[in-house]
Amino acid sequence: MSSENDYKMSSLNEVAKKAGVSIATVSRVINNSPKVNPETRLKVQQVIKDLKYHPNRVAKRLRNKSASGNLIGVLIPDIQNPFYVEVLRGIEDVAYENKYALIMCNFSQDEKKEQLYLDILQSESVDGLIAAPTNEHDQKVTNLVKSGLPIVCVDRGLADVDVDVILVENQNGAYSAVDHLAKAGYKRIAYISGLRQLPSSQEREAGYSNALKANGIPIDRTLIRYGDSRHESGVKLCEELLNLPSPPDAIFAGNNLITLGALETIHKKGLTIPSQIAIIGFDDMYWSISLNPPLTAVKQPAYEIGRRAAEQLILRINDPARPTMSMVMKTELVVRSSC
Amino acid sequence: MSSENDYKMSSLNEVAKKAGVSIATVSRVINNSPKVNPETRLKVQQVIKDLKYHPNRVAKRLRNKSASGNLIGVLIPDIQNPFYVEVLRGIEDVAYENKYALIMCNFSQDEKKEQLYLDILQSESVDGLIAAPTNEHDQKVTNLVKSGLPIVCVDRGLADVDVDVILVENQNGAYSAVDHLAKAGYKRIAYISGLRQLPSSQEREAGYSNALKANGIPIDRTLIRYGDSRHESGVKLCEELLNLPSPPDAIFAGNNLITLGALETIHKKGLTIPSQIAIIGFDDMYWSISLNPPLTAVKQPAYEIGRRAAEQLILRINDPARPTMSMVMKTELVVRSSC
DNA sequence: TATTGCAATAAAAACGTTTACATTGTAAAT
DNA sequence: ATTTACAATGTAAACGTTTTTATTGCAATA
Repeated sequence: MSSENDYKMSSLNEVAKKAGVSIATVSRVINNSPKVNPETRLKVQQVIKDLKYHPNRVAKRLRNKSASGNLIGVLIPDIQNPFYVEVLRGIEDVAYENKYALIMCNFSQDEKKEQLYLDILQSESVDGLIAAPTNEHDQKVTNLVKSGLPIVCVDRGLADVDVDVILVENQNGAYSAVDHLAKAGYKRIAYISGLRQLPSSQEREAGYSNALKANGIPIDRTLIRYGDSRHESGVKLCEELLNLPSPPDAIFAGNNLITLGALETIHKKGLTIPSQIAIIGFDDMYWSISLNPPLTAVKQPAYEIGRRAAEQLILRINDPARPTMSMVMKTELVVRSSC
Repeated sequence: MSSENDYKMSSLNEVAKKAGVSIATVSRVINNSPKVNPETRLKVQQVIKDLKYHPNRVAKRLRNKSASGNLIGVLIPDIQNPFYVEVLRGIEDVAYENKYALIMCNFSQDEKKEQLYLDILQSESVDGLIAAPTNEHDQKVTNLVKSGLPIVCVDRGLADVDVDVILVENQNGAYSAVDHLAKAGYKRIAYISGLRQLPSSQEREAGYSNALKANGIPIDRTLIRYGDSRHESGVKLCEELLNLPSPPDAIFAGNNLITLGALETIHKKGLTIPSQIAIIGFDDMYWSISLNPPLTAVKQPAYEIGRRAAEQLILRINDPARPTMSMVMKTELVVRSSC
């Protein structure tokens, strides 16, 4: 009976009534307004405790139109990708430290879903948004930036508008991987790309091409395959490559999931790594060491990217006029046994 | 100039003014109330399109106190665990199909964080909640259930209250794994458990013990280790086991992350699987086949669990009085090469 | 013709906040 | 003794909805 009521939300009004003051005063106490008698403050605080009062965030947001609603939106392309999970963890830690809640939307590379979620986020009056746009000209996110909503882009930037963005050195990262393969003596190095329209895919391809050139290896376009950044795509494209009349002797995989897909195909074919085929993945996972064989990979500081993005977003929410910033994080080649 | 305005949210009021009707009428049009003149309806709908009006979900929730706010909360213990990521995907798909948005909270097995997030979810007036409580007597979630908020528990139930719950056959799953090891001739089979207070950990231990008994293997309690369900814990406890005077010849790992941790340790020690030590994991991953060696594992239908949970939650939101239900999903032993 | 009934719409209250503005009471200054 | 100033508090409007209740006009009935 009493325990039932424990969780019935009490409002400012009830607190005010019980404390014998007006709701304005209670509000002032809650928001630490200086203009309130210390004695009154104490009394009100006691009642707040007694009633287990928690402010209603919905009412707060409605009133304050995205000021101090303490809610940020996150729009990620694929929650199955461990990279984004790590990014999410970084975001979440910072959000928690700053008492922000997260509303997470996973649009699975589906533009219709992306649009729906952006509408929802907007109509939820989020204070800000961390997003990985589908491409550089993503109109949906671009419009949102133009509307003045604080936004930080991760992993993928926006071309038509000034916006904070946290990126990684995709080109350098890819270069170091492919260069490593070339220096190890591999001649027919394939590249399995994610979605071709993504800036990151293009940059990685550039790094790949440059490394080949620098090592005097001619570029064979049959060895470049474009997929959709997902596991299945890695499985299929790797299969295509291995069935080629003259198959590659090494593979550079464009992301996490592609790498896992490619590995699956290689194992199904019974090939041994790296003697029959070498592989390097873009994006490391903490369990890469437990793969067969331990995977050589380009490591992105995913968790750190998430943290930085969230920190920057909070800065921007608090000061919308501050100059925009673009941050490029370094990658690192982690050499294990797959090449 | 004009593009700036494209995304300025327009309200019911503006639509009403432009259409020359009252806001009540506009609201009726939006909610498909039958009591509105077809002619008026058409006119209003046109204005809605022109103004790109989107209803404000915050106002809606404030007014309707968790009716049709179309927002559900998800409280998960560890987003790094691929199992929960899969569950989340299932939830998300169903939510999307039903036009619900998700507010996702990851409490990282931290009870303080759990409490904070529950408070937030409540004060966000979510329509319902999908949660994996920290233990059977989780007061925080229990209270919330008592308060009448629609809740579905996944992976872990609640003892003191009647609540919908989606579980897996932990005991049978564990039994099948350990029985498989025993039948293969292994004698010293260790169990690395997750958090001991979790019902799932206990059930899996029971399955482990029963399988040993059934195969005439005495239970050696030094071979049972309790950790915290995380990767590091798998690394450390596996190390302890391998350093034992008479180490195990097989390991049954209590979850995903523990398995990966254990694999890491085994590889670091340079032991070969399964000749020197066998391992079976609880919980399969789609890339388990790419591990070294391809992992034998007990597969939980994680995605399906998420789907069922979300479906059940929506049913309950729409009919809070319906009888509660408890659903137990089957597991499946996927035999590969690690034992 | 005066009443009734009904369809279509408008008006207004409510949800729980924040805040600009108005009202008190009291002490200092004239 | 009256004004002034200021601190403390209260009042009320606003945020954008939904919904209950009230109003209108018009056709059908007595």
